[in-house]
Amino acid sequence: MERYNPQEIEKKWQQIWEKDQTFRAAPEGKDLPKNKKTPKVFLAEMFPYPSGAGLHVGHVRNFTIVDVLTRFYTQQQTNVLRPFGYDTFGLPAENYAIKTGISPQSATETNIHNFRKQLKRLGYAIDWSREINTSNPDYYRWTQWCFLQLYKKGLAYRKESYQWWCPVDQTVLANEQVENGHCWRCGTEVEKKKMKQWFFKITDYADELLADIDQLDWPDKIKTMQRNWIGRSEGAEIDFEVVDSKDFIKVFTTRPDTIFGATFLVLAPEHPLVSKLVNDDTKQKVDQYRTETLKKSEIERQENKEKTGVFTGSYAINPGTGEKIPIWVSDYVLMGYGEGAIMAVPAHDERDFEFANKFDLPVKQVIEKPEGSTDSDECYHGEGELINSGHFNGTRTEDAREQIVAWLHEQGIGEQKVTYRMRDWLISRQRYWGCPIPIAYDEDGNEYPIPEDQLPVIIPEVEDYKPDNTGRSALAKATDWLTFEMEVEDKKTGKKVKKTLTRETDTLDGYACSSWYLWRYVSPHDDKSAWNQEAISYWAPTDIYVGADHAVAHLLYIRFWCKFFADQGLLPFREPVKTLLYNGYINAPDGKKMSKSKGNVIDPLDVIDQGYGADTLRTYEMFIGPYDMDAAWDPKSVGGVYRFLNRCWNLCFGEERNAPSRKISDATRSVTASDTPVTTGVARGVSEKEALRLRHTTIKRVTDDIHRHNFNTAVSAMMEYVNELYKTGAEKEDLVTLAKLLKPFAPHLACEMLEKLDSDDVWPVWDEKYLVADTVELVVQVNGKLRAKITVSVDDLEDQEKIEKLALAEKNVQAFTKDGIKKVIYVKKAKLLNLVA
RNA sequence: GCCCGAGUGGCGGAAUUGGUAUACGCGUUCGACUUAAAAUCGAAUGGAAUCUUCCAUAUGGGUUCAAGUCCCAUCUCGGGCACCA
Repeated sequence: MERYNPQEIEKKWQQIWEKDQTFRAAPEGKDLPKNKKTPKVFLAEMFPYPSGAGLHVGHVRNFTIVDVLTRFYTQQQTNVLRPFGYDTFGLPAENYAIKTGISPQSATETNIHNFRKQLKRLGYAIDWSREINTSNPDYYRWTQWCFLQLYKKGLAYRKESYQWWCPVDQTVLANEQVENGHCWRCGTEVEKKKMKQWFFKITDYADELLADIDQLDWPDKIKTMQRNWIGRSEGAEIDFEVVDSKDFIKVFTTRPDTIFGATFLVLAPEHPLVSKLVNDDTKQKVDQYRTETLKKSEIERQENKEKTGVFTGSYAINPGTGEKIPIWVSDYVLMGYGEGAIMAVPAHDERDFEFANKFDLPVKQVIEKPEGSTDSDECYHGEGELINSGHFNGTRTEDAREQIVAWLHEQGIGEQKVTYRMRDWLISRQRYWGCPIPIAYDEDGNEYPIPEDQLPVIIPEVEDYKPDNTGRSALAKATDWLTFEMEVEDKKTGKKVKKTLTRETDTLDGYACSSWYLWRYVSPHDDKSAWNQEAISYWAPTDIYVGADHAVAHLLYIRFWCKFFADQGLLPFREPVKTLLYNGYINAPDGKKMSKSKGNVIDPLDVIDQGYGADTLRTYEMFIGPYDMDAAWDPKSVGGVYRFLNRCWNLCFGEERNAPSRKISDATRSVTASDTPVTTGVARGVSEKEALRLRHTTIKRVTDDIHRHNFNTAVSAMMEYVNELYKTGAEKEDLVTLAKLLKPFAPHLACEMLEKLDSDDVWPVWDEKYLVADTVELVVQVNGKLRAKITVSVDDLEDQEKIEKLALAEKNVQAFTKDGIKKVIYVKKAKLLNLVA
């Protein structure tokens, strides 16, 4: 008998798939073979950054989930689109270029080549005719086009502001890319730097992005994170008049009901009015405070939570009480949120209370603390009845919120307001290896978008990839590229004139490139549009999207672009991803994160080359545990999965004279020793009905498990099937069924089996009538405790009286029901009888 | 601090709506084959007691005929947010 040799059969089938282009999707459902049904499924993994290190086991888990589903739906005769691409812009390639002088273009090409080779060795059912690469000019041409659409609608704009700056990577970062005050890439502590930067106005869609979360079939974890990130607060905007001035200070508060308790105002250090509020006595101190705060890193601000601040010397009028209250400056108020100014109500807000304590400012209770509240006496932040609040005394705080805003509104100094924690998306990057922003400037700094027919703005080759010392990327060194002549409309005269312009040297955040790639997949070679309308309405939105990262950033941006392009009439849907699967990480055997420095990295290609093969690797990673949980690599368990596949092989390829087939004679058949393959132990024979039941139960279990994404238990079910077949012997139909069920997980082995069995791969369907056994084991409990198991025929399940009689005939049941039976509970569905004694 | 998850054998983990806890795999032990080992095949494997019972799903309560599953409290671990007014 031939032995299971993964090396040989995997190579064989990979060559066949390559030659036949097996996994090409039928374009827009056209040219579909007649036997193919019409439904489509569009699946994708989050495309990888092709690093020089090649695939790691985490990729394999992610891609195999998509592959199992791809093959499963394909076998179910669905028209499936499963493309692949590479997210190739980014710092690693650029840093590598700075170090070695090898261009990012060429390093990327090498890495993609390597990735593609490795992906093919894993036997993935990828439609290779749709491979995309974000740094290919044919692709980024359309990224630039997307930018221009946003620009035309005023959703891409430039503004000067303080931004997170990573001093090591020499670039600004989006809020989403700063983790605990550190750069998400290199871990360096970030700084604030004032710069003129490009933004996308994602905040225009804040409301819809929040509201539509409810309808997403996404993990709750991600949905909650997105809700928190958007951070909607309802409240009011209130104007406070500055004493002896015509200025008003706008504040945002979620608690307008506490306005009578506002005993001072606090402005953020960056607030534009601060310089007008100071006087000769306070100016120096305030200026000093402002400079110090700006220098302070975010880490320092977090570590030192003790309140700091200075008095401006000015006062405002509390519109509730009419009293004069002091205006302070403190860094606990953030310029980027609300109005950058607050009314401080120390009696009912812990932060304000702390500040008031430190600087000896008045504290005024305006809510009566209800009895039994565990809050401190001095600072109660719950609901209650208003006191010291003029004619609002006695009103419940919940009601007062609206009433007080209405009252302020009548006076023209207050209104309802919704504020979001989310800020606009900062997209400028001072880097070379990114998508150039298609904008140029004249000598006065006026912006000119590059016309769409002149795209792409190609990334020029340079000698030296280091950013220059002015904070500009290496693009600034490509002088031939940097300045050019273009016919533009003169801003004053409106006439067409030729002008010498300077290109923008910032490139787009890589997340911009990945915000639309799912739509490029539907028509990757279209040179007339970013995506073809007919193709997009057939394939998109993406039905199942699988990844393990980017809970807010990428998954929020892609939703934003989807809504924007839907508004432009370019997409016929408003959410890009129907179902999101968020898979867990694979850790080293010691449970720690795999990392090169710890030397605990498992290389998937090593696992294949050790002799296990791709099928074992794939099946193991599906068997390792629930797909959405982190898991630790266990080399011993890999061996267990290999043994399982070996047993599948042996069932099918056992020598002819020893083939594991049962004699089909009558209801109960036995297999004689000479019929039994050496490798499969002693077959003990089984009735035809039991054999059918086993087969159909397994089909149901595996099918349901894949639908529920319980890949680990799907593999278990197949293992049980094989174990059973080893005992009972297998008919050809069992082997065909096994091979079909196995194909999504171990496609090479399954194809080899199907070829030998001369079968197609159409996904099997179970028949309910075969799921029922002749006899079932019925559980007899007394007071909920298992006391006996009786075997009864299925027909008898209908006859409760008979069942009770049978149960009471059991010695053990009698022993526990000596004092009589008070109540009988019979659950037919659970095959359970509970006697209450 | 606030908001989510999760705690089941020696280990990874099963248990679809409350209904036989511990499927499947690893490990361990025994047996078969073998001169021997590996591989393979078969059997056993929660703990105690010993022939049929008791105790076990982080801990303590509760609801129920029946709880890993539902409710309350506590502990531990993981994740997210973190001066967002």
